[in-house]
Amino acid sequence: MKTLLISSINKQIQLNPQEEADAILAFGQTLTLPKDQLLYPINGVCKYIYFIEKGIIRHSYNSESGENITCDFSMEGQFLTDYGSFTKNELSLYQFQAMEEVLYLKINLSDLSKLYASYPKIETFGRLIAEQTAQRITQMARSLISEKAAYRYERLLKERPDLLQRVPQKYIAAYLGIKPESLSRIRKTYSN
Amino acid sequence: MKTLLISSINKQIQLNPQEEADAILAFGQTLTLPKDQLLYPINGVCKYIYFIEKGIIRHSYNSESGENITCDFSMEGQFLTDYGSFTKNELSLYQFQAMEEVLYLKINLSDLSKLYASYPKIETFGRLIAEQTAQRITQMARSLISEKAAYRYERLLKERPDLLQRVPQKYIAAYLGIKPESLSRIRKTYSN
DNA sequence: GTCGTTTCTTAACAATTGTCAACGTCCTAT
DNA sequence: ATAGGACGTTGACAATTGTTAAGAAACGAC
Repeated sequence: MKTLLISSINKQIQLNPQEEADAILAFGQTLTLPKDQLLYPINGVCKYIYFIEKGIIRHSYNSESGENITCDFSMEGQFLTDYGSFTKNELSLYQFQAMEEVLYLKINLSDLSKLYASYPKIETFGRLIAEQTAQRITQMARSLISEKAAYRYERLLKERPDLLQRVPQKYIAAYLGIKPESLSRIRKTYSN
Repeated sequence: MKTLLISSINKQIQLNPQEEADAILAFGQTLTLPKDQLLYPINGVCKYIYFIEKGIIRHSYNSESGENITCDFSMEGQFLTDYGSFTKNELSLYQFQAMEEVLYLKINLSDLSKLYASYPKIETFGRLIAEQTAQRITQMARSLISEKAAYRYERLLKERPDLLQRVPQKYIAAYLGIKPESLSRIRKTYSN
């Protein structure tokens, strides 16, 4: 019942009923991704922009040394795509894995382009989402570049306490830029 | 002579002469920022999107411990803003400093909004810029989260060798997430 | 040019994080 | 219920980076 999508969009722009209806139709119907499954296969193209209605998605990539590194989490109310792969139809370097069963909507490039062309307001919305994404990741990079792991963990505890309940700690560790053993050490220190 | 701006825009969308003229007028005339000066004062609002025609701009912010941390560099042909401050008219947490004399153009939110409203193509362009920014910073965060400083330096040498010639090493070090002394060590190892 | 300042390098030592190995716990399939 | 596997914790040691201090080199103002 795409109320979350509609309200997310309406927070940023004023939809009128006609545009609203189109947006909903273009996103299609709600899909389900079982726990641990990927949104699309490894070495596939990210053909959609996704909107998460429920659940948590883990973003990861394979480092040159072969490790799978968790670099972000997205949850209900957020949009999600690999812009590089989506816009240029190239192979995606990222994987998106459900940490819990995920309910989501998706829209492909051709449908989205039509929406953008028909409804300038929706393109404005697309721009705002990209701008906010850029802003969010800038803050993340800022944290990684100058803060210690212990401080990043402390801040995660305050700002997204739910994440620690819903995601295995090994993924949290990678997200913080450290190994699971280091996170254990930090947690130990922090509890004394 | 805004040829760089025009060609940058035309790489992504097809401008027609009318739109082109408007884009140029809205960006106003070329301005100069002397070496070491800031684009806007500390604790000011980032009221413009900037386009760099020539020179290098250093992005930095003040960490909680009071250090000024270099987090990015922008150079000729690139757009530049603090999206958070620009779109919401809030105080900017970032500073933009000229590493060399910089020639640039700028456009404020009200003029840009009018452009977006009048020319959907230009809003498309704005969206593309934001998407590419998001992509670029995502890669930067990826590097910071899982690569060692020595490897990041090695890669910078290959991918942006000019940067090392044009920017003091202490800023390069911060950009790599390490202290100047550590960069010296890495350079020493690397030269043997 | 010289002087004074800033930047870069080097070295010793400290703090942080990584690596490896062992162990306990939890979860799940059977 | 039990066995196997994944996950989290701990400890010893290694590698990396930070901190401090000192000196060398580069740069600007005069």
